[in-house]
Amino acid sequence: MDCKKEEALRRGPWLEEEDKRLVKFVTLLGERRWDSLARVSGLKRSGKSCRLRWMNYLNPSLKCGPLSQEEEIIIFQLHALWGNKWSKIARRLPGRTDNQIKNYWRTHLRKKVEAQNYDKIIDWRGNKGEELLHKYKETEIMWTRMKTREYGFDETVKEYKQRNMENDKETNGVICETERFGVTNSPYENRIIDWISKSDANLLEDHSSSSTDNNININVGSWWFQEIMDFEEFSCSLWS
DNA sequence: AATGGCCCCAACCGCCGTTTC
DNA sequence: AGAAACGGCGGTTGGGGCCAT
Repeated sequence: MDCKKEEALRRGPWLEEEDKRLVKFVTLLGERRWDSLARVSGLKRSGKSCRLRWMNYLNPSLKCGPLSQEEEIIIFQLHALWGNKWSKIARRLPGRTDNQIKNYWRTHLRKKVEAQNYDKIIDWRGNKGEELLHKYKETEIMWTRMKTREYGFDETVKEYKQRNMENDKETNGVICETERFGVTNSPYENRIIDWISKSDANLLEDHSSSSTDNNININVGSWWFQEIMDFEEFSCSLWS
């Protein structure tokens, strides 16, 4: 009996056809009742497997591309604060998954942490830090809205484009289509990338003169980071 | 060209808290 | 109220790709 059951369920890498089918049924039925969805869809996968595939790969609100230095710093800080609370950290990085952050930590950041202590300092005080905090908050609000049921994804992207056209000609058009879904880079990513490129190019280096190319120094007690912490209550509904 | 080691990340596993019936 | 189903989370694994030898 169990053997039959196991035989019936596929494992391992997902095929393109399976992905398409999963997307179709999630669109139809929503992101819930994964076991039922798996059964109804005819996918020979467990509900858990379907959920994982959607959450970590197919969900159109996920960001593609490598983590930015800014995101890396946030991961550093939050990990110092919360430890291996990957999903909690992921909620602070819209468009990134817990799995993604966990993998990134294990393969990139852990070594850096092992190589040095957290008490080395990037000093974010001054206008640059303030600007960063502002951008962080702004984009987070945006993503909170994107995840809110009352806004359709497409509609919100339009809104985002319009915002950019009005507010910042240079950030307009940073929309990048993915192959499958016609999705954008997240506003968060685009804005941070844009901001970094437009800001003093050496901001990070300036404030971490003691760091090497391979090591980023972090001040866990940065004032702006504390503000982000205070801001948590307000933005905790990011994914809800 | 072959191969061994390493890195990266998608996918799985097992546990536990929450929801549903 | 309690059992079963479901969903979320953190840890682990396996395989593909890259690179040095």
